[in-house]
Amino acid sequence: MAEIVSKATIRDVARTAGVSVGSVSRALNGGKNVSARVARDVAAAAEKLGYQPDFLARSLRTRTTGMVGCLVSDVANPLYASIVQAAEARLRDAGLLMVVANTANDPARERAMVAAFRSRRLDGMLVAPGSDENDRTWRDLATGGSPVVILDRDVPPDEETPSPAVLVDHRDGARTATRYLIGLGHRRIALLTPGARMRPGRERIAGFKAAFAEADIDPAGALVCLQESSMDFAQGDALALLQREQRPTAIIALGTRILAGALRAARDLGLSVPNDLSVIAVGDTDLAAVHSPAITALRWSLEDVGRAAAELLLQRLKGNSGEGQSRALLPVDLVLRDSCGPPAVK
Amino acid sequence: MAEIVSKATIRDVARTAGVSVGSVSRALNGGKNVSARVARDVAAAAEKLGYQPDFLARSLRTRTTGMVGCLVSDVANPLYASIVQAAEARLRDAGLLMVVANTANDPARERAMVAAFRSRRLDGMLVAPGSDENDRTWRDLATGGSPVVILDRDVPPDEETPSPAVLVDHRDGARTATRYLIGLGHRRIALLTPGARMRPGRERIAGFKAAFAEADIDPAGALVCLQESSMDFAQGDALALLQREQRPTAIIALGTRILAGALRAARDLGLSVPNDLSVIAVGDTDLAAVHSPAITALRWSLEDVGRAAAELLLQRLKGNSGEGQSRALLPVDLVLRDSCGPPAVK
DNA sequence: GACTAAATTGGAAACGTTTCCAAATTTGTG
DNA sequence: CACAAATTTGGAAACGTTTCCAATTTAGTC
Repeated sequence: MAEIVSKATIRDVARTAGVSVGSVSRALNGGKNVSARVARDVAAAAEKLGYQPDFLARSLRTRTTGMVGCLVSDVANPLYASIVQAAEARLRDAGLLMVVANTANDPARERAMVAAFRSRRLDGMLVAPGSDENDRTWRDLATGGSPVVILDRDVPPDEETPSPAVLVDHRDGARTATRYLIGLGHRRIALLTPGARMRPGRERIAGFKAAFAEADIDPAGALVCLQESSMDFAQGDALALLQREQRPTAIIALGTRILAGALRAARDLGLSVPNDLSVIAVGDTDLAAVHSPAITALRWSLEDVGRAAAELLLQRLKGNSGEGQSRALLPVDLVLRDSCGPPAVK
Repeated sequence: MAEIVSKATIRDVARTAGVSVGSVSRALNGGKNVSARVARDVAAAAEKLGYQPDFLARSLRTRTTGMVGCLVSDVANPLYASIVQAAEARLRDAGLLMVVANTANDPARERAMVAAFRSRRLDGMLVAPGSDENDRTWRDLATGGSPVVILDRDVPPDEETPSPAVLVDHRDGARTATRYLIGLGHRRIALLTPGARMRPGRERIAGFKAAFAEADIDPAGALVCLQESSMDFAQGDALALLQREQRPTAIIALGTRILAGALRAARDLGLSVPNDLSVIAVGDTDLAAVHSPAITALRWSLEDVGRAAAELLLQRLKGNSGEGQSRALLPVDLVLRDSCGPPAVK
């Protein structure tokens, strides 16, 4: 006696319970306008048949799928993974499923996935576009109809109804970190960050420079090194940087790969941290926490980003399109550890 | 003149093209049994109206959603993140979307998500059950109808039609690592691993013990330390372990958190790696690669796991249920770095 | 108990596709 | 050119729900 693979339809339940399909639907969903007798019989019949409603059919009729999309460049990037994880947790609690897709920063794929989400009629989406200049993606997002929450990107200023967004205060974080280093006596500091095409990089650079400006220090000491996020490349770059005649006495490095590249380069050159070189990590990864010496780091809560994004989206899905916060700005803290000290050379 | 939010239906296209809806469907999909004239007119009409087919309606009719589920304990865990990423990439290339869900190793949630996937009629799923003993999950998976690919877990032996699985040869990896340490002269080695409830842990322990057995060494020197994957806990555990009177001269530690805990404990006790303590990481994380000294590590390709799983699932979805590989066993390599040496004390 | 209002119910029409079937057209063959 | 075969086409029936509407039952009031 094999298990039936849940072929029971609402019509079967109706027949078994001796009521109409409409009544079954009402009994199972709203529970409103249903007599006790019908409710009981329907419940019994559904139980007996092992009835599982078909979300597809329901979605077709109700125009809502109970699924939201999440579009980032790479879920395996720790900086995204925790965001995705936290967002999924919150959305699941609300009964929603999450569809993820990686864009690998390919604009074409980005737009294709937005279209795919739309075509599947997902109820909404969380998106971190790969580039702020990708106009077509932004246009697609704007003209979609379904709610979109932006993850740490600046939405173009000309949007008529700007999407809600969760932003991280990278500018303040970078300024704090730079201030701290300047306070220790550093005058030549390198900021290692991937391109300024996206908000986080732009904001960090702005904060970095602001700290120099407000300290009234020679701004030539603010070395902005743009680079891709590949570890080997970062290492080569960092090597070149640290071999300059006027090498920086401190480095602010993003994430895991670039930080790792910088640390390796320092090690290869025999520079000790923090004596010869101070290091601050942007993003509090396992690597920063566990490295010897432990790396002072800028930390913000990825979980909060994911949670806030999910919350904003849920709010929109509930129809509160106008009211409520539509921008969240999350703080960045400087976690002091053992990788910074006064510069050795004057 | 606002953009129409893609409200055009197949009926609109049919009207515009002056043909029947059936012809439109044929023209847009198969292209088979369609005259050149109709094909041209339909394409033109679809283009003009910006027609986007509704996957929901299509799914309802065709009984296939073009979506697959992915169920792991935590997508933010680097050991899963890359798997998910790679699987998504392969599935997307095949035109499928991926729904992810985290179970947090909660059996109830695990089963709920499997049910949710089923109810949404996802075409198939990739699953890493949280525990091999979770019979009810396994039963749910088996009686589902849609194809399931298991990620690095042993499927119960009593399955009539066992699901395909992607397995990693952790046993061989652990044996190789242990052999290597024994070859260096170590006789007391600790294996730090989370519980043996799941295949990877079980296999590693087996390989670990096998190496001792084949070397004909006192098996009492094989110290298996089960622990949860929390860093702090691991650190405390590692401290206790390294303070025993007969402390191990080498440690094999899983992942990022446990490895980090072990390294910190060693540092706190003033033990230098590799002089006082040899360390092998299980899983080649950023931490292992970048640590000073760089940590010798067991490496397997998470990307291959994800890719192979997606491949297996696609194969099943194409209907090749019988033929073809249904088990993939991926190799584990030992990456030699600077964290191992002969034991100091004899 | 009659009448009105409210609540419940059954039946059918959507939702937007794909696919079946029969009718109509084109193609092929002697 | 007639006839059969093959191809193309339109119309309608699914797919499994929810929801509208009218019909019916129940409750409420004088």
